[in-house]
Amino acid sequence: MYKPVSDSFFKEPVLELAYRLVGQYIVHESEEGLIVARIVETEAYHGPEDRAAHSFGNRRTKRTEIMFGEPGSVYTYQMHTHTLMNVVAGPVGTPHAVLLRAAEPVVGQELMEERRGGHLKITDWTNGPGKLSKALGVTMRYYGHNWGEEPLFIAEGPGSAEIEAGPRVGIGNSGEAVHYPWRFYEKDNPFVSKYRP
DNA sequence: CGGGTGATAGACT
DNA sequence: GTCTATCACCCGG
Repeated sequence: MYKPVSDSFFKEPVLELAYRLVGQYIVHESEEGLIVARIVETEAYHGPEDRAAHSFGNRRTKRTEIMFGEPGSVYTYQMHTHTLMNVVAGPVGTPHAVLLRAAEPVVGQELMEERRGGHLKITDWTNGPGKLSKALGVTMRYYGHNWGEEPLFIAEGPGSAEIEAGPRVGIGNSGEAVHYPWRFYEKDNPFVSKYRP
């Protein structure tokens, strides 16, 4: 069955962690049933020097607090109707995080379709951060949870044949960081949210 | 009770 | 494929 990765998995530099997360499984043992999805797209957020991060300049509020905490913590935030999932990276005291942007359904597809309201193409279930959270049934109640513990955890997956890096999407055009290749995604995977050359 | 937080769905070309 | 109107929750005071 699916087993959580060890704590040491999260104790990598944020870019390394973002890269290694691609191809791993997100497992959610929800009340309605088991959900497993293979991550195909992530983005690294490099706390203090990254204008796109909520924690830019070490801005520390109750909301961003968790990013200063233990690697492997779950940072969720609410974006209007959508919840976005992040994995906190270390070390403690540095607000780095990895945003999970897209994944490929593996187990629990009927449940995902139901949660997404049906009538959508399968590639539209999880090919974006908000869609992914909704399909998996992840909400703010997982804020501060640990990605190494049930019922929501990262499990070792089959990996990816080929991972590419590119500039991130959906961030304001401010600062050098915009151009950094801090988005990691599986080459030619239809569940990647979009392809930007 | 006001401010902060970008992605989604669907229409259009 | 591209464009854009619309969307609600959490937090701090």
